[in-house]
Amino acid sequence: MAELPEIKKISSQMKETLTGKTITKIDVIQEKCLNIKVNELAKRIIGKEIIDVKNKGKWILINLSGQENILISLGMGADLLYYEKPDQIPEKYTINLEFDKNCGFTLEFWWFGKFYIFTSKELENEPSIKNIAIDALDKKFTKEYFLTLCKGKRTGVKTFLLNQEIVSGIGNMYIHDILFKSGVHPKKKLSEMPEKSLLKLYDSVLERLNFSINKGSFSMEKDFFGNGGNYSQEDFLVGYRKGKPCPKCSDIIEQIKTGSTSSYICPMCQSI
Amino acid sequence: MAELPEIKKISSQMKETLTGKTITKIDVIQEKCLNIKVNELAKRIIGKEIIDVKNKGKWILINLSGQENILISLGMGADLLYYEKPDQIPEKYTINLEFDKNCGFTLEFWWFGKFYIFTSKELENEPSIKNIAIDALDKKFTKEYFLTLCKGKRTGVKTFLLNQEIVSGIGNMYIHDILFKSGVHPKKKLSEMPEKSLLKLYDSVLERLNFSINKGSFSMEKDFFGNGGNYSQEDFLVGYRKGKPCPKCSDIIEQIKTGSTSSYICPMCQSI
DNA sequence: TAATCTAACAACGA
DNA sequence: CTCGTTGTTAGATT
Repeated sequence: MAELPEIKKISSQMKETLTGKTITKIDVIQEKCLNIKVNELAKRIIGKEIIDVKNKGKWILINLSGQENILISLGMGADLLYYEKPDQIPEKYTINLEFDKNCGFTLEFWWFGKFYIFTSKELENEPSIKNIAIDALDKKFTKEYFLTLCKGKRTGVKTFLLNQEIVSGIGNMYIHDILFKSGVHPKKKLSEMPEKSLLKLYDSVLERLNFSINKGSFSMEKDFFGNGGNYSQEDFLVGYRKGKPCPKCSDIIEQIKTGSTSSYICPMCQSI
Repeated sequence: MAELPEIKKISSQMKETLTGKTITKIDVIQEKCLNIKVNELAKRIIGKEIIDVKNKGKWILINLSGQENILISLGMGADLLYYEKPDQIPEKYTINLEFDKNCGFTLEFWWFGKFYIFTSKELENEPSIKNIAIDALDKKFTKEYFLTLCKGKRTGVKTFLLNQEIVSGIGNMYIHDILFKSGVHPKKKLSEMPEKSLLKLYDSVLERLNFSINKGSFSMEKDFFGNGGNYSQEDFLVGYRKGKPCPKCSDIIEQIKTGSTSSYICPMCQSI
């Protein structure tokens, strides 16, 4: 599933490509992903202009003229693809949104994708996103802010970083290397980490996410133009590398259970 | 979508919650999922009491008083949700069935769901379910029985396990890991598998399904009370993990076409 | 990327 | 070689 590097990439491509365009048509093959009836949806968005596209954690938020907003969740994987001309429209799609000048995008959900509409006022209280924290690449996610988030918390560091209401956008793919890079065990309690260690953790979050972004994000995820990134399997440091040597100390990387998720760690570099 | 772990969970929740309740009203938005006209359906079920709820393969079978039966197929994904009070009724639904005391359930289909009614006599010869085999978690699904099922079959192992007339309840979600765990390629012919390999396959079927059941079934699938289970996306071994390493040998997991469906395999562990 | 049915065709075995 | 059985594939379904 897409984490911050993938979501930031696709939402910024959408912003660049779609801003200023006017919605002329919507075609919905499967209504279950909507929050309202398709004809009401059409009435509310046709003729509206794209003002802005951004991400809210792992959600994509499209702001339209007339105080309307589209909220998209890619669920367990989805293709969100731009087309320049009608003859590029894929054969299969769940939703097709057309703009003036015949371009548009299709959205093909396979599992649990969502395409919601809310007025700007409704959006303020929408449960899906109202408690999502700022994301790890937000300017406001500073060292100082991070330290205040940590203050008084006794939970394990992995649970903490994956909690979307504390900081959003990190998932169980990039977390392994973030923890490895800062030399901390996933089950280490925040309360037992000295400030120096927390600051190193903060740096690792930004470093690992930006490393992927600079590589164009994960290779298996398609962007708005159908391309994968250049962050490949070999770019993981310890993530998914059970049995291989640690890149720092050459000890053997282990896969351990951490609650309901798995974690990949170097047992030498990440003692608890 | 719902396979045995999800179906067993929701049908047992329905049995526990609904037994003894009397149907007072039915509201059908999409008539295509019915086998008879909605007004005839209403005539036949209103006033009837829920006697029992169980699964028949992936189907849910509700036995009513007066020798009537409701047969539900969740198709390719559906929400089947209980509500305690009318103000909890979701905005969008395909069917709403109300009981005395104002509770009820709604059903919303994604693709190809069915809501059929049959008398107990009709049910005996109903093509939809009359040839469905016992399910993979049935006590009678023993090692010995499995070997007799395999005998003389020439088809590919994936086709075989997904054939609901041979053994029911397995679908295209858990199959990936069942085949991986037993080290067999989805296109491997049954006739080319030694008995030892078939026994390993049998064990993998039970192990993977019970693993999910013990975790409360798949997290993205809602149960009768709207809750997901704890079997998350990372609990898949190779399923849906294209591009990630095999948990056994670290080779890269591939997505391949197998007939009209996709399969996720480790090319090293699952040679043909 | 999730399910099932059917029709037409292909392959196999006696 | 022919026939009946079994297996495969593509298309449709809402």
